[in-house]
Amino acid sequence: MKTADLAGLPPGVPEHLRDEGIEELYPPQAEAVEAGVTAGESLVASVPTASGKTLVAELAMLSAVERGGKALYIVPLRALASEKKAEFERWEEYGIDVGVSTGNYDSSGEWLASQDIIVATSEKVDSLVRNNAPWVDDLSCVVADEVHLVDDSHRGPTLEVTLGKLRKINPGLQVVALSATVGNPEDIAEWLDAELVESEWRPIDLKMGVHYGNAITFDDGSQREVRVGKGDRQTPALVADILDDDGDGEDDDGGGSSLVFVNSRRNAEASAKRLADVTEKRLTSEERGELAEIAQEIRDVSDTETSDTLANCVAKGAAFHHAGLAADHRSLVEDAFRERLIKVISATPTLAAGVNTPSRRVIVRDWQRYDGDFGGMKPLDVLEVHQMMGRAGRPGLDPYGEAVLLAKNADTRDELFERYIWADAEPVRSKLAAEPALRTHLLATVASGFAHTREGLLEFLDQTLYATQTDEPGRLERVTDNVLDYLEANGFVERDGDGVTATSVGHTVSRLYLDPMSAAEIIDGLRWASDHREEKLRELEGEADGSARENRADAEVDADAGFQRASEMVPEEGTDADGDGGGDAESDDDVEFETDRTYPTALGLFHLVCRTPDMYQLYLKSGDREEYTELCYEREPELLGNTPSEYEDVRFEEWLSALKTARLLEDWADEVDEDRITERYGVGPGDIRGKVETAEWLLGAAEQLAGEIDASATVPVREAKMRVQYGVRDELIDLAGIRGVGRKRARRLFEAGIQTRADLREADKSVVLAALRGRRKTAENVLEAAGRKDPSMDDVREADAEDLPEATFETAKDRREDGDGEADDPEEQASLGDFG
DNA sequence: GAAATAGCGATGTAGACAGCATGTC
DNA sequence: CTACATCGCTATTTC
Repeated sequence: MKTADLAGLPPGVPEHLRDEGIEELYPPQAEAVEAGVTAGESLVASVPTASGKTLVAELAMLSAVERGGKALYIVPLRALASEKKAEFERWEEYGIDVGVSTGNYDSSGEWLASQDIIVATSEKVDSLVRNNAPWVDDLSCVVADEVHLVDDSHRGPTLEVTLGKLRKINPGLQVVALSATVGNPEDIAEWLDAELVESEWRPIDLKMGVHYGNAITFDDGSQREVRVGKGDRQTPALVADILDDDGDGEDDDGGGSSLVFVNSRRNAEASAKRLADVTEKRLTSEERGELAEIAQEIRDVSDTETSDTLANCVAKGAAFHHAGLAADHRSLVEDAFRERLIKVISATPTLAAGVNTPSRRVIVRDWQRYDGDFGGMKPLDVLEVHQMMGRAGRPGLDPYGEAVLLAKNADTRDELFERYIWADAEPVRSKLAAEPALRTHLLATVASGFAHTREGLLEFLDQTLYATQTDEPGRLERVTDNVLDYLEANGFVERDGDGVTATSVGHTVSRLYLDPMSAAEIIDGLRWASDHREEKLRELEGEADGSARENRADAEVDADAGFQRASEMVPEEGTDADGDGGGDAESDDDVEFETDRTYPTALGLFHLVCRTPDMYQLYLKSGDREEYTELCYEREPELLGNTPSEYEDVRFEEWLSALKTARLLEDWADEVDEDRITERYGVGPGDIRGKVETAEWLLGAAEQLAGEIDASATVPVREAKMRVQYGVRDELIDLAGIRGVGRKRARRLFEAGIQTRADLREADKSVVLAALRGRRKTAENVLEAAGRKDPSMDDVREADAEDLPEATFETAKDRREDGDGEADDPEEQASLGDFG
């Protein structure tokens, strides 16, 4: 089918496609059009990755808009939301407006209402539906990307329920579900009342094979010799082989890139280091230069060991990729790989699920992964391996893609062929009938008025994929009753016979997008705090008066390690004597200010949110158990709730891992350097940001819950939230709230005697300039953001900075210690709020 | 005698959505 | 109930 023949699209679109070189639809796309995607028909497309699914979605959305409708594109990851948005923006010249809505990147509701295509994550859509976003009623077309993820036990039910709700709100809704090739696409089609297009077709051929001994055996029977020297590893040999292969006749690209999938972060890093030796030898001097620049950018993202290791690899043309990387690291690596500067990436599954990074050769090195519940190494799902292999073959660059599994012996080779190459992907199974999923979704369904009775809930659930699949009819009803009991017992719903209504707290919980169990934990903790306030305060005061004890037991350890605690950098007495009331750091011995210690403390609140099911906790390594048991007793008065007995193994263990996670947050909010934190907790920079982001969200929710049940805790909660948000001690909260001022600059300003925004408006400009390391543009921006009338630095002499020895000292030290993504340019410091 | 290497036990294990208010594309 | 690669260490061999 010719694109020129497509009917129902906005004028100019077929011509645009032709100009992009798309004159003929791919067979699956043509099938989709025949099935009526451009005429508003619902469709399930179960096709391989990179076979043009996105165009099917675009045709559906553009034709829907042309008919006067509005389209929603649901993605599983935030990173994909921005990728898709960028892709769809090429239609703007034909009058199509594109908007995005995700947790961290949002546009106002009114603005979205005016957009034609909206890209959002499934959770965000769920939340918008819960909160009755007005434009939801106007939708006429919904695309669900990667719909096979309904199989995911954690996030699948959200997609499933959300699609159900959207269809219920708008009975005529066109649903276009894009799926990888799965075992049972007909189930999905039946559930969505949609036509099914099923295809194995791909635009670039994919050869799948297994490497064993000195050759790869492919699924088409062909073989390719790849010799592995004695004592050498298979992976470097395969990477070198394809890098040296320029026999594709297409152009002089000097051979192809590889993606290597491994099963742990550590393996990804170790493998990348080894592969760097392979790639380094094959770089041109031009490439070396460009890679060196990228390596520097990587170092500028974060001053941590992970960052440094990555930069070293990248300089040599290799990289690793996993969730411990900061978002900026990831995109730098992905971009450089697409630009063919980085020749190989060793990655965990992040890359298979994330943004598009095609490669000439994909090597699935590890096909088993440790699984604690399983109790050992578990083979990956066929679907997952297929997703990885599907990354092989760069359109327009490679004659075909190659996906290679590794085997150490002939038996394994045969097993891999059976298990992954000849095998079809598993069927998708709904995970809806599990208590954690239903807890959230039943409450939301009641709260947003989708159902008012138990019967109504069951009726709604009857429309889900789960219902079309189950062969155990009573199960959903049983779990529903358990969940309703739970919700009632915790005061989120009230029941009157068959009727179910959400309480005021229940509405809040649903709106805040909290797992009800998290909300219950937070509410219990806050209530406990207000019941035990006096007693605990006395305990805390007692300790504070008793001795000049160190605030934290490990301070000595830190000192041994040559680490200077943030608190030690704070001048003992404020630089100006008047005391701004902004709250000083808790100094240990005799205090000259009123001892109005806040309660609950930040650590107590961090611990509270860390023990909710919405927080992914750090887990205890060997030796941690002792360390954190001790810490637990020491900080016990701060924890909100009774510490479980040490003999309650599981509960106690969870309590400790929550404490460990809380401590990470406390370190962050005590201005401990990023590299210090990564080292101490064995995490990557991306993990810190992830934890901080989640904590920020949960504390925000806690703040609102506190307002609802017991306002006495709202202030401490808000303060704790702002401390994680900015990564600062309490005295810096005001300064760090200024745009362009993060934890580092706030601390420097504070040390220069500028403690508040008001100070900043009055302060001597040369002092500000010196505190900001002589960066005039930055200083101007900061002053302007602080609301100063005359931010210009033109009249300030550079030499003034030299008059301030303290600040000069700071500059040198900061150069060494900066770990916060500060680049040496005027726009250097991102506000700590905008991760990701 | 220093350095390479083999052997051994301890160790640790993928991923990532969401509120709200604001600022930004 | 289940694994396995890596790391840091020591014992042993090698030049």
